[in-house]
Amino acid sequence: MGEFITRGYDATSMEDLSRAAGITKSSFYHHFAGKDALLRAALERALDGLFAILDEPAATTGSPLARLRYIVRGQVTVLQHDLPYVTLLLRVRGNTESERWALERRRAFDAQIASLVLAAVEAGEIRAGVEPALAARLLSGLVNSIVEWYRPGRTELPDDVVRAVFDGILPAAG
Amino acid sequence: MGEFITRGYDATSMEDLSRAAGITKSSFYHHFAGKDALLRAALERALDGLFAILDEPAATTGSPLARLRYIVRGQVTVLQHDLPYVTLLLRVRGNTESERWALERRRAFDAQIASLVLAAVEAGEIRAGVEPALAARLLSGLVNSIVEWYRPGRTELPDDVVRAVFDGILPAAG
DNA sequence: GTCTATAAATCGATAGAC
DNA sequence: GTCTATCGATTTATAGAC
Repeated sequence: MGEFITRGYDATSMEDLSRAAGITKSSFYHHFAGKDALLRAALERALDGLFAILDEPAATTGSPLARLRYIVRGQVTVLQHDLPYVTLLLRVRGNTESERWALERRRAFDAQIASLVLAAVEAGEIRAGVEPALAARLLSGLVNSIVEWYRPGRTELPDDVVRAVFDGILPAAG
Repeated sequence: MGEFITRGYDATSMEDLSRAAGITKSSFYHHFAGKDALLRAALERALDGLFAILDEPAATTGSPLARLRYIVRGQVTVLQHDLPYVTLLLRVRGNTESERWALERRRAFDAQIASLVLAAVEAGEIRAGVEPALAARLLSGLVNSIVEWYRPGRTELPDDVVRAVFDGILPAAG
């Protein structure tokens, strides 16, 4: 799994994976159906974690802004907890059926965020400094980019990210 | 080139590239030294474009905040102009010597941004709502994430991004 | 459950005719 | 410059002994 992250899915061979597991390639095939099955399981785990946030009570009740803050915070938490799986999800290009399935579900998740951003703007809770659809994309991009550098132990990260998103990454002093 | 973007570098074969060019694989090798040479040239182009921003007068004179705003704006402009090259750069994992070279130069670029963020905070020009090093990472992540969805034609994007970064992606209303 | 051996396909790259 | 043909290595995956 960690092999997929460091080298990339396509550049990682079953030989690489089995060696990392300390067994031969044949033995490795005894435990896992194949390369795509491994990928599929990892993508499912990441997507299940993300969609679970949307079903929580705090994500379905209250003002659009409060729900949005809760979801962003939860998104960072899932990213922390399932880092390798979410990382893999965010790097999928759509080369196989499993990858295309994951891309579609990811798009559905992002669309829910985008519609919530729009609702918060229309409710007058946040300012529309930039187009709501653009704001939603930049928001998702900022959150997702965390997988590129996060290492376990930074417990205050979710709150910091929420602050950066809603108060400004680099707000003017004064 | 576009093949590397849609399928990923590792999942794209020389056969794929030559077919896209309308010639056989052998003929393709007559024009290009090999797969790594293609990657290397693309990465160089992306990095040259990014580092060129740092050498411009507006990026080396004036207050840290003004320089930072100029660089962020320029970064988005380079990303728009050299989209496939920058996209490739941001997806490199470090599997070959060329990739490791590119990763190192990218880190040097990000480090310059980070030190400028720190200078702006210490000069009292921006607030330190979050740790400056974290703010710099989120800033780079937000900007880089644009390659995931940008399509030509959105000329006002650099200004919008600067606004989102310095005024807040989703600032509170009022 | 682990191994050796190997199949069948594909990979990056080259030889050499035209 | 383009082609057919092919090399040698590597790929995913399987067969079958222990």
